[in-house]
Amino acid sequence: MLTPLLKRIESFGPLQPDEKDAVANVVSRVVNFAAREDIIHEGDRASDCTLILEGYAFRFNHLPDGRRQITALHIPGDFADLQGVLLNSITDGLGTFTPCKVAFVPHTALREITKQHPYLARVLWTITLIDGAIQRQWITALGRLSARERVAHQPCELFVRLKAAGRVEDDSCELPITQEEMGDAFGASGVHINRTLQALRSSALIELRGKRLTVLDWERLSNLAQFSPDYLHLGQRVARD
Amino acid sequence: MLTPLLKRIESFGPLQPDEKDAVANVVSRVVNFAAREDIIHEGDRASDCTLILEGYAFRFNHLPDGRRQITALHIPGDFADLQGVLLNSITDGLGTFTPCKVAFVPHTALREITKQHPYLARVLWTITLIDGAIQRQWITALGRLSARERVAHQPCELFVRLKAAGRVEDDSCELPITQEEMGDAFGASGVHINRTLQALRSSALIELRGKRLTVLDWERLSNLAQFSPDYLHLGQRVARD
DNA sequence: CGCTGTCTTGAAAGGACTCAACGCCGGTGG
DNA sequence: CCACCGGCGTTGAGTCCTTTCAAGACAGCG
Repeated sequence: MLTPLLKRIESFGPLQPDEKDAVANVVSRVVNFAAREDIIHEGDRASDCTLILEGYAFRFNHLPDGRRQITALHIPGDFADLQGVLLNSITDGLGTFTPCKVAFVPHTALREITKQHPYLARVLWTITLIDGAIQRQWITALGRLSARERVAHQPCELFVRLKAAGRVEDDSCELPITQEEMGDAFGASGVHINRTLQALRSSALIELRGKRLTVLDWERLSNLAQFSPDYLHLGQRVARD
Repeated sequence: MLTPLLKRIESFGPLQPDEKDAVANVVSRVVNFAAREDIIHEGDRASDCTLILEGYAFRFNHLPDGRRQITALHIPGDFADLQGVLLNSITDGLGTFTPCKVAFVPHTALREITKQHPYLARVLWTITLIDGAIQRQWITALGRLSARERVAHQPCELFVRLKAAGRVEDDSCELPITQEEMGDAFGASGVHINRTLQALRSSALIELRGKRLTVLDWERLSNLAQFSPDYLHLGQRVARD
């Protein structure tokens, strides 16, 4: 089960035979997690990286007093915690929204690969750089957008990412997140998320039925959210020279 | 003038002779910027990385409607925009608070170095990972802390970073930022920053005189801010194996 | 069928923003 | 040397946004 790792890495550009071999030979374990389960606890010293194969996951931070902030949403194909490869301590946790199938790739294996194959090191670094760009956009959204704009923004981002992953059909995608969880992600209370979603629905911007989100008016939605997909760096290639 | 680059990289661990040579041979230009000047504009396609040698700088994002969010503060010794080395487009800008002396290191040189020296690639990747950890903490602060807690949090972070850089004396450090700018950084209006700072001062937590910040009661300040320095990964070393 | 978690709604309180005005200070030019 | 100017910090009042608390409706599941 290493095809996913290979696929993810090759999305940044074709590999040479020896690089391909190296990636293919990385031993990884595939593990299943239930919904609402922690994959990594804050403060853990993990020995493996997590590649999401199936399901929705999220990174989070707890404040000492218990408040929680979700700092990233992860969809299939995402490397969720490359930090551990080089950093001694992990300062945030990783949890699941839905049942998830994840591949654990040992840090030692990734370190070895990057030592032997500079190009592969670049790919992983690039993933981290893109993660950073997305995080800065979240900072901007949290700091400068109103709750209504924020609640519009994150679906925009998720929608584009899912589309790139081929997981959008008829302008609709899965959104298996409770309103309380959205609150933790978008920096608002659950109750306020509820009211805000209602406003977006009654403006005919989105539809939310069961766990499915349908974008009814992309133009007005992305406008309201001041969303532009540049920061996602979709289609980014990694240079060899 | 490449000592700073060498110094920064060696802070993660000693270099081998050939690595040292490689870093030493990187040609970099040193350029001076005035206060409140843009070093990199959003959307630029820069050809060099920026290493801050002297002065305070910040990364920022503008929303289409003009609102601005500051996404990171940079102090001497910081690499401010490693993104450009591998990403095609730069989605945020870099500006100065004070007059700044910066070293521009060509992307091509950094790419070459990382191709030849896997360990150096790791160091740069590590810097990016730490940046990411700091950004996630900002996300948490913006999403879950009240304005008062946030206004306490950022000085905590800055203070610890400056201390690590040897720029704190008698519990006080430079803070050459207007209240309006703090607003853009902490996700609040300038007026509210003013009132909040007054509250912190009248609680005898901090003192703010001219452009100098003095921490009067670290215990209570960091407590209020729910601050813990783990996420800064100070003293992080980079493994060779 | 009953339970539990989630969504929904209302009312009241608190936090943060905007607008506008004023004082202070350093810098500039006369 | 003084008057003026502009940027920054400070204040007040009113409004809007968001939260909290609490209760009820709803739906999925055992």
